This record gives sequence, structure tokens and C-alpha cells, in this order.
Amino acid sequence: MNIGEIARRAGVSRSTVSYALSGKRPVAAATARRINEVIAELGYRPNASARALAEGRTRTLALVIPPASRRLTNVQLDFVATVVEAAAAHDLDVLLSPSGGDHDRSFERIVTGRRVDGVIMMEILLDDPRVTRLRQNELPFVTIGHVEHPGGSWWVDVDYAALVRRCVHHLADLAHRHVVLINRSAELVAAGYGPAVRSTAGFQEAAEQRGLSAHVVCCADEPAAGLACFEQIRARRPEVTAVVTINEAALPGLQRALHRAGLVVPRDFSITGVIADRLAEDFHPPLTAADVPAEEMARLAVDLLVERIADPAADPRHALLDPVISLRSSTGARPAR
Amino acid sequence: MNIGEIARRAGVSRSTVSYALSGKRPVAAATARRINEVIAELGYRPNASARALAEGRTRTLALVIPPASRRLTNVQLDFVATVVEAAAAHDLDVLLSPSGGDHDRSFERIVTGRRVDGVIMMEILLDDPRVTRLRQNELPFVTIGHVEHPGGSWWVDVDYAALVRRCVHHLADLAHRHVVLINRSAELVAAGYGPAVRSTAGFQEAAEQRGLSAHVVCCADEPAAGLACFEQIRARRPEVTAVVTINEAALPGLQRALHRAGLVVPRDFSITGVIADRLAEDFHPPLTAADVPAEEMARLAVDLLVERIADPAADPRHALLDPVISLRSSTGARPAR
DNA sequence: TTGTAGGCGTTATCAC
DNA sequence: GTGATAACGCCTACAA
Repeated sequence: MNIGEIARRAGVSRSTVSYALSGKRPVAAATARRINEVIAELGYRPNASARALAEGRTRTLALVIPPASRRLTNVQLDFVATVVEAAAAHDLDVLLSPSGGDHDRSFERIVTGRRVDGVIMMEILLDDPRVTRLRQNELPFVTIGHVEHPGGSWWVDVDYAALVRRCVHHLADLAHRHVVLINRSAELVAAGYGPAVRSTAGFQEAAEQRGLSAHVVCCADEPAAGLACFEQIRARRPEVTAVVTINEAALPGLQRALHRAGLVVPRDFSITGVIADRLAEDFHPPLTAADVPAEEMARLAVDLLVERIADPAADPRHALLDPVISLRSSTGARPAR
Repeated sequence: MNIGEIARRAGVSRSTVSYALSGKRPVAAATARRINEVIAELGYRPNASARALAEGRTRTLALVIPPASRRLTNVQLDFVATVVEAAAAHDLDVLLSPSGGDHDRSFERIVTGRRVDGVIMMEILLDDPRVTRLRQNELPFVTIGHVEHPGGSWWVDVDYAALVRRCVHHLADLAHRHVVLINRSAELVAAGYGPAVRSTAGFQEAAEQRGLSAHVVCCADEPAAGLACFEQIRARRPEVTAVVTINEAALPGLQRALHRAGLVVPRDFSITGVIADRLAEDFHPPLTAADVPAEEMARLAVDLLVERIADPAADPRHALLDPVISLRSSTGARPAR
């Protein structure tokens, strides 16, 4: 059933039905009522494809996520859920595209098939082919994370470098001298994944400034890896008294390793880093850490995208969030030996 | 740029371009080459909306997920990721719809706006208004989980009742006499969430059959709730020596509670249930449990849906998976007291 | 206040 | 082997 059918039954023309629906032109109250009755009775809804074709917009956003094979982390999941919710608040639907590199069918379909009005991309690399690809297109997009040279693009991110720097200063203030950064996986670092690279930089910078002995270790996004990683640190560098981490998925393993080693936090060992509040609070003891405000970021990304779609000529905007470090109970003075 | 532009530049008609693209009609080799050159040069891609309008299908699936406010669990996340991936393998895009009840804008848009060729729904209630809604529509759908009277609908599910029954028998075989089921949240049970209700039934049935004293407690999907829940069990029913659980999110809390109570698993206490392999293996000690094969289920759901879309008259099909319980190290004989 | 008609970009049915 | 041309269902000037 289509708009013509409604028009016929209501005894009006198709345009009148269309206008009654959109409100872009006044319609006599009586006519409108008749139309609405017919619509309600038949449960009519305009065909989305036809509307998109005529209007030149799809009322749909794309969200580009990492391929499923690489298991999503909790933070990524929060991004997805919140983006979808925020989009729904604007009456926009969300199309998911699991895309890795640049030669991706799903990604190409979306970018080039005018299937969506705009794109949100997450898990951005410093030099990201998808960003390059989107730039040469006229399709509006916003990234969660940012490339090395964001130029005129739109993005939201957390200032990992600053946060990790601050963590190091905090540990230095507590008299720790030997610290380690437990980073994300080596593959991510090698691929130039922003948070992993920027955290390393911030870590080394602050450590040097405070004269600390500092080392960075990569750790896969899994509990088991966290455990192995910590045990290796203990074995190779027994002098280390504190770690900074941005690896949430490894946390349970870290917890177990601490327990196995008989270490009491923060008496014997300090832990801090960039960890979503929810996880930080579930740690034992609760982690002194900077939050990754995934929901705020996702909401912001959607709002920016909506704005950019509405006004394609608008000046580029971005937001570099710098959440405060919440002092909880996982950091303390360097243990006296 | 559109198909007409390509046709003009290649010196042919639009239909020829269309056929060259679809291969539904032979095209002279020379013509085809010329057309492809122009297409490559201009980077042309057919407009998805126009194509959908003309073809009467969108090459898009909808995945209905729980609203973001209710935080997704790991298993749900696996469903989402795998559905998207499996759909991509069929060159289908996936539209996400976060929907709770029946009065949901996003859900209505999708169901009624002919935005998709089919729908996959998850987190099904025994009496689910969304299933009812979809049934009166001609839109093909498959559910992950199943309603109480699935009649002629298409679905995939895990046989929670059978699995939990088997867990109870396993514990009874180990001489346990007092057992508890740690279920999902009270709200989910009250809402008639399939796995929660069916697990309860299977638990009680098997316990009665084996003459065990059996109690069911609800537990929110959070580590903290798991901890509180276990401590309450210990306080109120000290005679309990084993639990069965289907609540994955509560697991870390359970782990901590066990540790706090100074209980060694399985020497002092046994744990089993329906838990995804990945999580079961990360527990300490690894859990004897039945897997929730989320990926298999999601892949199956997509395959069924594709099949149903291709042949709307096909007989209804479903799959009730019955994974085996993997014997790991979390269950042992009832401790002698 | 309402109707007519053209266009959005494809696909598909006729002809030739 | 190829070209007109009519759908597909909606939106929106332009007229009345």
C-alpha cells in the first residue's frame, strides 16, 4: 500500500496526503482528519527507499566498527550502544559496518552507495586509510579518536597522552622510581592505533621529566595476557613498584597475578591508568584512574555529525576530552624495602 | 553522478549500463569494456535507495537489540558482532534498532517502513510483543531465543532447561544435597525472559527428581550483585555446597566472594552452569559449564533469515542447540563435614 | 486550500 | 545485442 492508495480512499490527491504527513503546507482540519483516519486504519507508513530517493537523504547514519573477528572490548561496546541510542533520539537509524582496511565491501557500499547521510568511525589509526577515503568523498563524517593530522576533520577523543602523563606524575609524587606502562597489544601499536601510541609518548615524556626508570610493555586484550604480562614484569624487573595501564581487558588477569604474587595493593604495589569508571570501581581495591567517558564521547560524536550534516559548510569542530583522575584506593607511597 | 551519465559517456543507453552491471542480459564484450572503463574512471556506484525502490528489496537486515540503557552483556555483544559479520558475508548491511516494548519509534520505522528485507531479534520474552507485532506483518524474521508458543516461527536457541537439568544431575552425582541456582535479574524473570524462566524450571525439575534441596535466587547482571548474592547464600543457607549459574556478568563478583569466604573450589564448593567458554576458561579454577555458542547461534540466525527471505513460502525452521557440558575444574564431590 | 506533473536513479518489459 | 519507456513510491515546485 502506498500514498496513492491513501489518497484515493481519503478522496484527495497524493500531494495533499504528503503534505498532511510532513506539515510543510497547511491542510484543512477536516481533510487532515480524514487522511489520518485512513492512514491509521491501514497502518500506512511511507516507503523509506522512495522517500530517500526523493529527498536525497536517508535518515540513516553509518557506524564503522572493527571487524568482529577482533573481539570488541567493553568500551567499544559502549560506543556502539550509545551511538545507536543517541541516533535514535534524532530519529536516525544506524547501519553497522565491520571494516578493517580500505578494501572492504561493506565500507565501500556505504561510502559510495549513498546509503547514509553521515558516518561515525571508531578505533582510528594515526594514519587511517578509511579517513583518507572518506575525505575525498563529500560524505560527512566524525571520528571517535583522531588521526595524526586531523586538519579540517571532525572528531572527539580522550587526551590519552595528557592522562597518562598525569598518572606518571601522580606516581612520581608518591616516590615511585621504577614504573611500567601496560599498553594495548603489540599489533595495535604497530598499526599506529592512536591511544596506544599517544599513551606511550605521554608515559615516556613524563617519566623522563621526573627522572623515573620507565618501561613499556604491550599486552593483548585478554585476562590471560594480563596475567602473563604482570608475571613477566615481576620476573624481569623486580624493582618496579607501580604500573600505569590503559588495557581494560587485561585487568582481571592483572588482578589474579597480584593475588598470586601475594601483593597487597596499594601497600606493596600501585596501579593506575586510563580505565572506564565502571571497571575501575569493580577492581579490588577500586582503581585510581582516569575515566574513558565512552557514552559522552559517543553522544558528542552523534551530535557533531548531525550538526555537520545539517550544515555541510560549517567549520570543522572537535572535542579533546580530558577527564579528571579519580583518586580511589589503588595507589600509595612506594613501599620501603 | 548517475547511471544516465555513465550511459552518455559510454555512448549507450541506461539499460545497457544496468545490464552490464547486473549481468542479467548479455552485453557485447566491447560495449561492456567501454562501460566499465567509464565506471572505473568516474568511480560510479548505483544509488542504493533507487535500486531498493526499483527492486523491491533493500539488501539490508535489521537487528533488534535491547535498549542501550540496559547495558549489553558479553554474550549479547557476541551476537551483535557475529550477526553483522555473517550478514556482511552475504553482502547484506545491518541496521540496528534498540527496542524494548512495542511502542518504539525505531522498531516501527523498520518494521513498517520497508527499510529492511528481514529482521533478527534477540532477548526474546516468553510472550514477546515484538514477535506478535512482526507476525502480523509479512516481514520475514528470525529470533535468537524463542517465545513460549513459537508455532510457525523461525528461531534458534540454546536449550537452557536441558542444560541446567544436566548441571543439577552432575552435582547430584557428586553427592551434593543442597544447591542453589543463581539466576539472572528479578526484572528479567518477572518480564518472562526465556532463559531465566526455563533455567528455573529445569533446575527445579531435576532437583526434585534427585531429591535435592534447591533454591533459586535472582541476581543483577553485575559483579557487585554476584558478590552480594553469594554472601547472602552463605549467610542464609550455610548448608549449600554447590551453585548452578547462568549469570555471566555476576561471575567476577562470585569469584571475589569465594575468595573472601576462604573457599577453595572445588574442594569446599562446586560451581557449574551455562557460561560462555571464554568466560568459563577465565574463571579460577576453569568452570565446568555448558557453552553459550553465541557465534554459532548468530550465524545460524542469519542463514535461516537469508533462506526465509529467498523463499517466503518455506516451511518454518528452528534450531534448539544443546551444547555439551565441558568438564573443567570447578566441580567436585560434596565436602565431608 | 488543493491538484497536476515532473523528477529522484534504478530495474525490467517491450520492441527492434 | 541494444534502446525506449514504464514502473517503483515519494516529494515539491507550479498552478489553480
